[in-house]
Formats: sequence, C-alpha cells, structure tokens
Amino acid sequence: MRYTPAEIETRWQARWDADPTLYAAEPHSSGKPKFYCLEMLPYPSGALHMGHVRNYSIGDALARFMWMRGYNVLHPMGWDAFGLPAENAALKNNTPPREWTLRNIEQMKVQMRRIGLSYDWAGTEVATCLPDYYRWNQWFFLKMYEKGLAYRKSSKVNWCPQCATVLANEQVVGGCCWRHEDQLVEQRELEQWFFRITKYADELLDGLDTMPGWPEKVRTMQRNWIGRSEGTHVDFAVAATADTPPIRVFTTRVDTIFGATSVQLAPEHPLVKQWAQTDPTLATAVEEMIAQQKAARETGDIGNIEKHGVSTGKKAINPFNGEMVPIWVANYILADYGTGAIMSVPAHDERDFEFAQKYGLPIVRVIAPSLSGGAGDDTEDLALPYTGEAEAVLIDSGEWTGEACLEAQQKMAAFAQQNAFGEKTTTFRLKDWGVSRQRYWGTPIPMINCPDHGLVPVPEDQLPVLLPEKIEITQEGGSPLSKVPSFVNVPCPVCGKPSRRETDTMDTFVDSSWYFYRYTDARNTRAPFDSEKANYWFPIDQYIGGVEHAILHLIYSRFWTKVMRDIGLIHNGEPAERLFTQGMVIKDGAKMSKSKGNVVSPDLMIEKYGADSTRMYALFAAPPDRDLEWQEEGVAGISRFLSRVYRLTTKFSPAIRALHTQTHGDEIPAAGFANQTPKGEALLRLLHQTIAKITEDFSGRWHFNTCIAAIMILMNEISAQEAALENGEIPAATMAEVFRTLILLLSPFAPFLAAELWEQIGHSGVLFRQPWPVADADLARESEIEIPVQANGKLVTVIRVPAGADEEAIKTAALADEKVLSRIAGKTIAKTIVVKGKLVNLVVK
RNA sequence: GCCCGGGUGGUGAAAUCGGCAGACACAGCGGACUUAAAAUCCGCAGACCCUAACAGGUCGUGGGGGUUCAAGUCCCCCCCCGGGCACCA
Repeated sequence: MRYTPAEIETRWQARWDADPTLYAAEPHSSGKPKFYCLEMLPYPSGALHMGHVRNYSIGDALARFMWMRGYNVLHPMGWDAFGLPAENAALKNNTPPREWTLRNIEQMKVQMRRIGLSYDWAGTEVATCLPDYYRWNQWFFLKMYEKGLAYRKSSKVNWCPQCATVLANEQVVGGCCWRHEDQLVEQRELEQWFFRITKYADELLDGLDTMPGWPEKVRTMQRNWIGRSEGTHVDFAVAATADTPPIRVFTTRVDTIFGATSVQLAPEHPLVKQWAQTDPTLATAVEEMIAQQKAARETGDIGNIEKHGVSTGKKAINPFNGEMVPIWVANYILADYGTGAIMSVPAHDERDFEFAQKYGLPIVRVIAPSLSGGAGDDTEDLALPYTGEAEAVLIDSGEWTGEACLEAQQKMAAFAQQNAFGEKTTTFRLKDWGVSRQRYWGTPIPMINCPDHGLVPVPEDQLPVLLPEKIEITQEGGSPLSKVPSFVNVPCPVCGKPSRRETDTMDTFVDSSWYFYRYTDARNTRAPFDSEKANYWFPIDQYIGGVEHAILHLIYSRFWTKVMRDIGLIHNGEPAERLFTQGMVIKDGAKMSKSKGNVVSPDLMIEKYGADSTRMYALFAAPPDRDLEWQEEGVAGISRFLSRVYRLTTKFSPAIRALHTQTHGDEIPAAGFANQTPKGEALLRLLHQTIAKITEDFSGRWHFNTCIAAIMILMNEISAQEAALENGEIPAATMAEVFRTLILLLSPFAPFLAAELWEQIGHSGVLFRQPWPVADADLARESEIEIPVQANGKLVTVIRVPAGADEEAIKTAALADEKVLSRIAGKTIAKTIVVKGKLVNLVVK
C-alpha cells in the first residue's frame, strides 16, 4: 500500500468541511478551562505564502494539542481586508476592490482548508471590509470622539507618494513607507484625524513590566517607541526684549544647569522664524539647516550629520544664576521633541561638547565623580565630557554645590516650580496616532462638516456610513470619496442644512486593533460584541504572529483594549497573556520575495508532498522562534517518514482491529509490564519516554522540531521491531497500544494522515477530541543506565549499572572495568568524582 | 553608539539544571533488491594522525583568557552575522 497524501487529504478535507461545527468552541458552561488560541489574521492578497504556513502550522498544532488536553478552545480566523492593494488591483485590472478582495478571500480559504487548519469558520470568520464589521469601527470612532480621544488638527504628517496617502509615525520605517521600502516619506502639512494614544502612554509603558508572557524583544521595542523621559522644563528669559516670551527648554539634567554656556534652538523653532524675518543672514542659514535636516531624515542619516549652528546675536538669562548666555540655532536640535530648545552644557553632554569645541563656546565643569582619592578610582571620570550621574556631585553650583546629582535634580526642579520659571515634566517620543487616509478602500470616518455647526458626528442609529460601491478610482487629487457627490452631500444631522461628509477613510490598523474581540461574537448585529462573551475568552491565551508588528498592530491593539475597558466593554487591560513571534522563512539565505525570485509556493509543496508533509516540515526544520531555511529535500524527507508510518500501520492494522473484535469493541487494556516480553517491555518503555518528551516540549518551550524527532525515533524502533511484531515476540495488545499512541502523538502535526490511520486501526470519533496520552513514569523508567567513565575529564569508556545504583556501587563498577584499569595502570587516583546517574570522573596522576 | 537575538559537521539542527558534543533529519558514500533504473530496505559517516587491518591517538562548538574534577553551557575581553533604536536633550 502506497501513501497517497493527495487522495487521503482530499477525502478527509471533504469530511471535515461537511461539518461546519467541527472546530466550534463549546458553551461557556462546558466546565472546561478555556483556551483562546490566536494567529494574526492575514491580508487577503490572494495567495498564502510560506510565512503564513509556518505561522498557522504552529497555531494549529497548539490548538489541537489543547483540545486533546481537555480545554475549550477558541480557534478563529478572519481577513484584514481593507487596504491599498485592492485599489491598485482595481486600477490595474479594472476590478472593483470589493470583488477582488472577496475573491481572494475565497481562494485563500481554500488553501487554508487544504492545509487542514482547525478554524471555526462558521462561528468566527470576519472580513473587515464588510459593513457588518466596519460599522463598529465607526461606532468606536464616535465613542472616541465623545471621550475626546478622537480629534482633528492640522499638523505636519508623513506622506507616501506611492500610497498617495498619509502614514502614521509607526508606519514609517527608517524614513521609508512600511509598504514601499524604497519610498522616502515626505512631510506635508495637512488637517487630519488623530487618536489620543498619548493619553495612555504611561499605562502602555508600565503595562509592559507586567507582561512576562511577551518576548523581551517586543517589550523593549515598545519601550523605545514610547520613549518616556523624565526631566524639567526651565524658562530662559530673552535678554533686552520685553515682548518676547521666555525660551522654554527641556532637560533631563537640570542639575547641570550651572554649566550651561548657551541655549540652542531647533531651526524650526517659532522664535527662530520670527527673528529670521528681520535678519536675512540668519534666515539663509536656518533655511539651509532645515533643508539639511529634512534630507538627513529622509535618508535615515539624522544622527550622523555634522553639527553646525549659527548665533542669533541674542542672549538668554539662566534663571538659576542670572548669567547671560548666547542663543544659537543648531542643526542637531529637533523641533518635534521636547520643546525644540535646549540648554547646552558642553562639560556634561557629548553632543554639546562636540558643538562647543567646534565653535569655541566655553566648557564649564559643574559635576564631579564622587572619588575616594584611593587607588580604586577611575580617573578617566575626570575627563570631559563627563555624563555620569549615579555617583556624582555638583560643584560650582551655588547653593546646590555638594549635592548628589539625582537629589539635586529633584530639588532644583522644585525650586524652579516655586519660582515660576519651570517644573518637573515628562516627555514622550510617542505621538498621537494619525488615522486619516486619503484612500477609498477603508472605513469611512463617520463625521459631517456643517457650515453652521462645524464637525458633527453621524448619529449612532445612522451607522454604518456605507462605502459607495460604484466608484472610479484614481491615484491623484485627494480622497477618492470626495469625488462621489452622492456620498459627500448630506444634510447636517443637527439642522438639516446641506453639509459635506468627511471623505477620508480610517487607517487599516484600526480594523486589526480589535478584531479578536469580534471573533468571540462575530455575528452580533447590535454591538461590536457581547461583553460577557469577551470577558469569558479574554485575554487571549496565546497570540502567534510575526515580529514585524511589534510596534504597529501590537501597540495599537493594546491601546484599543484600554479604551474599550474604559468605556466598560471589557474587564481586561491587555489583549494577550502570551505572545509568540515566529522566525522568518528564508530561502537561499534571504527572505523570500518576488524580486529575489526565491519564493516557494505552498500550493506546489502541497501538490508534490501533501499538506501533512509541508506543515510538518515547517515545524521540523527549526525551532519556531528562529528563522527557517526552506529546503525542499527536507520536505521530501518528511514525506518519506510519513510513508513509513503509513506502510507499517497499514500492515498491522488488521491484527489491531482483530484485537478490538476479541474485546468486543471495548478499549484495549493498556499494556503494562505484567506478562510482558523483553522486546515488548523495551518498546513500551520507549513509547512512554516519547509521550513524556513530547508533552513536555509542547507545554514548555514549543520545540516542535524535537517533538517530531522523538516521534521519528519511536517510529525507527517500531520499524526495527517489525519482525518481532509479526511473530508475536511483542504481544498484540502492546502493538495495539503503540500504534494507537503513535497516531495520537502525530495528530497535531499531521492531522490528515493521523485521521486516516485512526480509522484504519478500528477507532472512530474525532481525533483531536481524544484525550492526549499520559506518560507512565514507571513504564518509562530504564532498569539499567549507561554511565560514562572519564579520566581527567576525558572519556575512557561507558559502563552499564542498575538504574538505582548508588555512588559506591557505581564507583566499584567503574574501577572493575578493564579499560579503566588499563588506563589508570601505574598511576594514582588523586580524586574520584561520582555523580549518581550521570558519570564518573577519575583524577589520576 | 546603545539594546536584543545568533555563530556547533558538507547542510538544517540536538544537547532543557555544568556531566558521553553532533540526537533526529537532509545531502553524500557503500551494500541488498532489480536485466537496469527509480522506489524501498540495510549499513557508513566531525576533522586530522597512525595502521595492511584491528586497535589506538590528537584536535574540535567564532577567537583569546579565566573558574571547575568536568565548560557548547558560567565569568571577563574581542570578532562576525541578523534585527531593533539612535543627535530624544
């Protein structure tokens, strides 16, 4: 009998598809512990790639394992279905975005079913581009607006010419568009909608410390992104000008303020603009700096450009000591961080030091390390610039001289506040989330602009604001929706006067910020979801996806969860208990991409080797958190392995079925060591060792590659015992148990083959609802173990001793060994190390 | 520059708590079966030295030092690759 995956898999897929409730979660009252297993939803591009196959194979193996462990499992799937590719396809092939998207979804669903993924399609599937989903985006938008979390403002925004739309800061990667890696992002001044994510900045940051189930890498990336920095605002009055407001600087080192020898403004600081109007020399210099900053920002070189600056000729007054310092404009000061102005302390800041040296500004030391004067002192600390603060004190700093830096920071901030020229403050790198997109294929923003009433929200009972279907899509001239009069022109909800709809759509990251809540109640027409259902399933027990979303989707969805909690929809403050980020799939050492021509098609693999082999290879070739080099020979190898499983099980299945008949169809009694043959005992021992190994790896570290290796070892042994199984040297009941268990262990990885063989050996019922085998420690225990014997740490031989042997017995056995004796002949044993159950090491001279 | 990963045979990898380095595979080589090939099955396989062979020896987890009876694993320094952040005041 040949293993024919194409035939087996098609047959089982049809059987599984016939039961739409097969993978449905059970009622909350089931009494079982719940397990929400989630993989990131794909964009429906039309074809799965290997990264998807890997991601979903991991999730599927886990879901099946958890079902078998007795959990009530929610395993949903959906489509991140809005976005630009649909519009590009529309331009290219003249296909409406909706049609194109829905067709892609159908294609990809077929692929997912071919792979045998255990999703509850009927109960959970959502497509974010359909009104029954995106109406809730609009509903949330209105809630945000009510709460002051959605607001409109004009500001400088990132513009991708290829997308012909605005991007959020998170969507700019190294100065380029996240979708177009070679496309530099431009800055444009535009009126836009924003979500006030900065209101949650502290909570988003602090929450990271309470999330041990998330990779440290992702948490670090989010910490950097949020970029909280505690410091002090200090106002420097501008000398000899009554009507100029003071310059507010932000510093984290107010304790160094007595060393400030200049104030530095960003070229785009408002005051610079003002002064430039009457100072052409300054104006030219500043313009150059702005252009240079822009160019550097776009090439990602900001941070490396040579510092330069120009004096404004004005002076500022240090409020702590009344000293006058010059005001400069410098190209290393960023307008959009802090206040766009700093006090420059060359003695205690690397950048200020470099700048001061170039322009000959004074360098005044006001901090000194707390040296003991002894030999242990690091005299390098005496060199400038000196940026230490932990074990350092102030010098030459008026009444604060002698204070420790960290304490002085607190005291001096308080002093500034008492005297009304500053205060303690916190700044963030995180900016509010710009959500307006000048594109068609997205959620319409539910707002109306009335000439009399200004911005008016669309009343809740008028949702959804439907996206018009028949529309001509172009790449230019602003939002496509603005060219659809039937969409744009509406009466004002307040007064009925002719008004204009908002014609921008929402960022598609809005869709994915809360989709996993919708899964818990996907067909709800009255609310985004039922709170009781969400509270049962949340937080997600295991979320699995690519690390590329570490500061996009994963920060937005944390924000969204907190907003939903605050409006009373849910209890949890974080969406996912555990996050797993799988590695990339690589081919010939590089990420698969069309331009490199190294893409491997999952369809082709499945056609050649079957879905079981393809997904099992994706789990076998590397541990799931590491990058995986795709080698087709490896898939062929897995296919050969599955063929062996198939051939041997098929060969012995009549005998196993016969045993069922003898026992009147009851469970075959578990084969213990009673009335056991030596070969049966050995095989049974290996079986239970295998169960223990796989169960452990599944629960802890997810090294599916070693799980599969363990199954192979078991299979190799069964294969080696083929004759013994045939001639009765291994009892039939033992054989039955071995094959039965083998199939159960294989089922999370190769569900099609496992289902086929399960029936073949005479069982019925859905495999993933069978209890996971339990390892019997007594059966797994070896009676005899091997102990390596070393001399001076080098291996001499390996001896066999009874499993329970104590140190003395092991030592005696080791010293009785011939090889050991010849090795130590003529030498004396200085020391003997015996580690029970592990090894013997003889130190000889 | 800072913060994470990672570096082990020809290749993917394993060694989970300091205890036989290279499990399990891929590719390779040899054999069986076959008229032949494919498929399948059995076997060999870190490098080097020595040997007719058996046996034996030396080296070996990016490099250098250290701790230890014992280091891929722990400590210190350095190199390389991948990712993230970066004039963030």
